Amino acid sequence: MEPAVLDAIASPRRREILRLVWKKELTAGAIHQAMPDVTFGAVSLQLKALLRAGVIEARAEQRNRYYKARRAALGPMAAILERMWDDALWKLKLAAELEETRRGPQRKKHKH
Amino acid sequence: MEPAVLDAIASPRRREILRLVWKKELTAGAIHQAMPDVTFGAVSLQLKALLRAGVIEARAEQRNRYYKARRAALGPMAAILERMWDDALWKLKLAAELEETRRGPQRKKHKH
DNA sequence: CAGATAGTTTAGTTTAAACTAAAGTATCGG
DNA sequence: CCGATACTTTAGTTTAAACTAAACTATCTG
Repeated sequence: MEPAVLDAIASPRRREILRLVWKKELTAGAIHQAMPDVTFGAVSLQLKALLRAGVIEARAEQRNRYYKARRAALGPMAAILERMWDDALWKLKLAAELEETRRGPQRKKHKH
Repeated sequence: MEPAVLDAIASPRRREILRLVWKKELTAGAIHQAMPDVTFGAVSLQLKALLRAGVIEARAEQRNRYYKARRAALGPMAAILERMWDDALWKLKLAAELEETRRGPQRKKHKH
């Protein structure tokens, strides 16, 4: 496992993308449709970041670009992520986390 | 493993602190001495973040505060971190990463 | 109790990550 | 070759993380 993997999975957004392409490959457009709160450009940049880290790979076919996880590159981290996603408790927490991000991440911490 | 663990280990600085208190407990001061490029306050804030995430614990003794890793809270992540730190290649990469942070993290990415 | 030591907290600043809008590239269908 | 589709890239903005300086709390020492 490369050091860059930890950086790649540090962001909830990138973890969500990774989850989407975990077992089936998806086009950039399909990934974007699954996260309608951000622009296509933003998704594309995160895909680029994931590619740089080596945790996903891309395949061009006609006008589309298909992305899928490179589970081998994640090494033992793959099992941790899978357990996270399968765990019901995790599912709830992830949902809350994403909901919060959508509505206003600025109220997340800090009371000052 | 709690979701907060991934956030906690996302930062190289926090990973370094975690490594320092991995097998022996250290005072806040000793941890700060090991990272002379930042202020004591900055270290204290990161310790607080690690505490909130539950990955370290603190013990007060006289004027000192002793910190140590809560390896159990890290679950399978503990093994990954240990392998990282034992791996010679990782050691080199970590050194480069820290060196870069010390000298000027602003030149890390982006070419524009 | 005064001063020193050990650490935390606060308020404000700097840096970096994530994002948007818009321009750019490539491929296809007519 | 034109317009549509699918996506990437760029330039600039917003948001959040990390940091600093300084004030603060607590404990010990004479």
